[in-house]
Amino acid sequence: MRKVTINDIAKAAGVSKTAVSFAFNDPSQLAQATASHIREVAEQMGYTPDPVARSMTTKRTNALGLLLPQDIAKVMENPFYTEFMRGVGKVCGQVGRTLMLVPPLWGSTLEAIPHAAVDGFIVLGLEIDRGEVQLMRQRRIPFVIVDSEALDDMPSVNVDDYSGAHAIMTHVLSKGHRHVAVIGIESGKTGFDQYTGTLAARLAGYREALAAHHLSFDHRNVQFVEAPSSWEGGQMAFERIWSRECRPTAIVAMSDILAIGALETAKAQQVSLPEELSIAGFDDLPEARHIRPALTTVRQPTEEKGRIAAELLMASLENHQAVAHYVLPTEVIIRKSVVRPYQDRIEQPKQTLHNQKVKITR
Amino acid sequence: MRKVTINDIAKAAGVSKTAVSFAFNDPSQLAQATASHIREVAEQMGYTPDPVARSMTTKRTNALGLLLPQDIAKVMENPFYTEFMRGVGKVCGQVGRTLMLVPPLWGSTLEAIPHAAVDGFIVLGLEIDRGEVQLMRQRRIPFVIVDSEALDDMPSVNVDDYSGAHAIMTHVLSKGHRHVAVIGIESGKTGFDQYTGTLAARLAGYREALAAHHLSFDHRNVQFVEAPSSWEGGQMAFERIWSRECRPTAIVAMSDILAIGALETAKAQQVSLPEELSIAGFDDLPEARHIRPALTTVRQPTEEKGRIAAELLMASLENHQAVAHYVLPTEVIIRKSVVRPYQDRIEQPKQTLHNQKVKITR
DNA sequence: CTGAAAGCGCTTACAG
DNA sequence: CTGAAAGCGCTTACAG
Repeated sequence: MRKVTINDIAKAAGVSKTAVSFAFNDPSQLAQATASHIREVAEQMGYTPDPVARSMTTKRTNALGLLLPQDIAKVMENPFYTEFMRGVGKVCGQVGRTLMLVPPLWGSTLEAIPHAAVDGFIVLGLEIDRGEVQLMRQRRIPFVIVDSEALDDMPSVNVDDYSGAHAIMTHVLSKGHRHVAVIGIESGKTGFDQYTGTLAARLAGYREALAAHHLSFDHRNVQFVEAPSSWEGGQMAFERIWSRECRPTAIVAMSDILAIGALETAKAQQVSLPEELSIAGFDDLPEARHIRPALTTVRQPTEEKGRIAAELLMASLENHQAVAHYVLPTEVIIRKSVVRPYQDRIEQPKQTLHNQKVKITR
Repeated sequence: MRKVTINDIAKAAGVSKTAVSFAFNDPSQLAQATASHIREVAEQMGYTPDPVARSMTTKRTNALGLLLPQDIAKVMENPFYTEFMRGVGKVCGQVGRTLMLVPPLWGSTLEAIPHAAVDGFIVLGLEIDRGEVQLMRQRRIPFVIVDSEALDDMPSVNVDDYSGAHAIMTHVLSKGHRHVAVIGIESGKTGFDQYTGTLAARLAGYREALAAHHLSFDHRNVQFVEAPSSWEGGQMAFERIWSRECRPTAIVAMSDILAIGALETAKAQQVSLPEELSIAGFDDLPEARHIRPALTTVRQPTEEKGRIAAELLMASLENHQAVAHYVLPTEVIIRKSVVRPYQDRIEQPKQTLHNQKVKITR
């Protein structure tokens, strides 16, 4: 019992394949009676056009691809991605498209791209200097770049990482911290001096803010450790930081998930937070509000980022012009995890706070 | 400048299409020199086999479909789904498949199925008595049913919902509660007496536990309200419950996300938890531990469920026999959100606790 | 309003 | 080891 095809229906209904095709795709081309007769026969025989055969001729799959920097399992652990996907999903629903999650295939993003049958890609958080972009161009598959440095001729959405990073580091320093550790997101590259895109922008923000207080990553009071952007990464990073002789009074993490991993590990080790150690993040995940102490961090409009990325992709699917670049704003969110360092408190109990232009929430 | 196809490469390399195809899919069929020559030419011209054309002949898309009961945006909001997807994603990574998220198309799951080019579906939380199953069978597309009543001849994975529900309700009642509200998950059906599958099993568990204390859904002390399984659903349900004249001392929600919505709304309205109102959930989402008071709930192995579902689907893709049915265990997790009712406490301060066989965690 | 035919870009027996 | 040819199941000018 083989699958029923358009030929079977054509025969059974006593019409041509063309007519059957029209009955499904453009009934107005047919007499009412013909169309409904065909649909009846199809219904009865359980026929429905084969999606891949259809894609073959129409050159469209009806699927949007989300090109991921990591395995699906890892991605789904990270609230940043799920929030991003909410935005993408919203658009998918509106335009009636399906979302294909495309992780590296056998460890290679480059492999994954040509194997995925999608109309276009949202490229998320990839270091795009390698062959991916070239490959997608050659294959003529539309894409939009998110959280990476895009060339002028490709649509992109980014966030004002520099300002966000600058502002949060400034906030930390203004509290009086002079021993700080930065947890960087591990990139594929050799070291943090090789950062590009988002990571480079955040790092530059931190660096400038430090410089304003005569500090730098070369300074012995400033520590930099790298870790994969995950809860476990935060844990590892904290442990590395805390095992050093000279412990910092504040940790600034490049992502909330890192900050949260570090914070919870610190708590589990009886470090009293935030008195003994201040921690700041980046992203403002939903959990940042719920954790105790509530996390002081930088908000970026993650869901909106997803929404805009999907809209940009749809736009480039529909007409092949008009390349837009979005840079979305960030905002420091002050909660409870960053306070004046303990030492400082005792010595200078009356020192007035610097006046920061930041929004205060609970 | 059209897309480069296998023909272009064949010509450029001076070989047949067959040879080009082999160079990519089975180089052992070719002389080494031929194969590498072809690959070089392909590389140079930026050729890579078209995935949909390939699917056309191989009858395989390399994508697993996840058939969703709601929009992607809604699904990604619900930690239950993301946890499930972690399990699925793990398997996808191992077998080198892609994951296609397939929400209802224009509101219809039935529409969505034939439009998705996937090798098979994981059908999640659908009321499967409608045409979906029939449709997938006709189209000969493999599937596995999760969280629904499956027929004997289709692979399925479920959880022991009945026991979990029975145990948590028994726990609540054993604390002395006699005024309880149940928040049900809104199904498409008319009322909760129409529940099937997971929902029916949970309801039956609650019902039996109530019966053991001479209570039932007809009893005026037992209230049942339905809401969509989301934070907002929990909020709505709480408001409805709390606006009644006779307020319950405990709420038992059919999912954690409902419980959390209700709990946070109650807190926002200055209801003092858990003294004034006990709340229990179902699922044991990660956030259940973090919320205050920490949520007493039923744990189900959600990620494992996803993993098993994906493995079952892979199995049925690889050989078309062997239908397995999994029923995974549940477990009551006692935290802080269910306590003896206030009233009761004052009147009978010394009453001993019932001895429950349950695991206690923080 | 309807149908015969070409074509989408591959893979895969089959023959040599 | 290599190639000519059929076929996968549709859609879409084109002709009538």
